[in-house]
Amino acid sequence: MSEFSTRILDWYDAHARQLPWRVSPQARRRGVMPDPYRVWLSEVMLQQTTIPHGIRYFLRFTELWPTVEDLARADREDVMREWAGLGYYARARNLYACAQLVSSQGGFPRVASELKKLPGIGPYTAGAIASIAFDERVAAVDGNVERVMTRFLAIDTPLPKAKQVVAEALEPRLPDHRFGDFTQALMDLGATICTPRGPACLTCPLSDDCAAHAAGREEAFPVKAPKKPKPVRHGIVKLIHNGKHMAIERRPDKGLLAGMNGLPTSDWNVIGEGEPIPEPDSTDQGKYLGRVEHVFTHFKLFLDVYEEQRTAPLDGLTTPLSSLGEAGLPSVFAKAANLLVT
DNA sequence: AAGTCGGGGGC
DNA sequence: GCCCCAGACTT
Repeated sequence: MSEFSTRILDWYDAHARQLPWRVSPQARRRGVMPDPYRVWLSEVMLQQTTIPHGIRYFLRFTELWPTVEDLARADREDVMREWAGLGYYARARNLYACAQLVSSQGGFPRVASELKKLPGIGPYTAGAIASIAFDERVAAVDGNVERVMTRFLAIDTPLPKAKQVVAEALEPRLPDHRFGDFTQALMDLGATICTPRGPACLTCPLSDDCAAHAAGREEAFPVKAPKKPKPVRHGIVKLIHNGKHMAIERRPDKGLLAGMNGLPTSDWNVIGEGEPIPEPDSTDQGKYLGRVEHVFTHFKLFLDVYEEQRTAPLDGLTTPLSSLGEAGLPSVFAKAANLLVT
């Protein structure tokens, strides 16, 4: 057993975070194992998502669908609607597809190499599920682990290439048992001690041998490739309603916000550098309600919102104005719809 | 290797 | 404003 893993596991025994899908290190010693379904669901929900945000969705999903069989039997529309607001909607599509596969195969594969073949399960999530739920001897390298290890070893390879370097550095440092605890311990350490800014090296179990700490350069790691500026786009969206219902539409199965409900919208045109954003006016599009700003992963959007009140019945998909919050609208459209209420 | 794909919270 | 967050998938 390496000194490295012993220190981390000892620290974890005293400082493990308590989370709804977890089994404490004490309970694990008594032979209690976590539910693979809950581990999988939490891992997928937390991909690029903070715990305070994801945890609400986890509790809601497990309340609606306590088992993977329940989720597999659910209506796809219900799953997508419940995912609305969590982002990265391909995760929800893959989640549903994965539930169907797992349910038909009688359960989750128990090894990372097989888990990784399932939709929405990549290298990290496969390692996390395999180690946490089945105690396989595998590492799970997420953003926390990247930060801890690049600091500990002063790895100056820029991300994302450093991910492989970290994985290779971690392998010989794995413990000889408690693989699930080890995975969770590294993540807890990264989340609570070895934080992106202002790491708490004073209370870190690794600080004695940490290369970055020795050099006083903790925040210099991990090294990241420079990021590109986000282009700006502009479009308009219409709130078409009759006082009781509002027109919505199903977005295409590919591309941005795929498969989600949306509002009728124009194309979102790129605004060139230094180019002015078109002025809104209430003449032709309806009554101008205001402008909504929303930042996506790779562009920033300004959306002018217009209200068009109709007396004739609405055709196509609609949703009651009284319960817009339950319409399953992604955040950008929820922001726009809110201009009608407020 | 680079692009695509959401959203919220911290500072 | 910029950064980050239990990343995966496509090209």
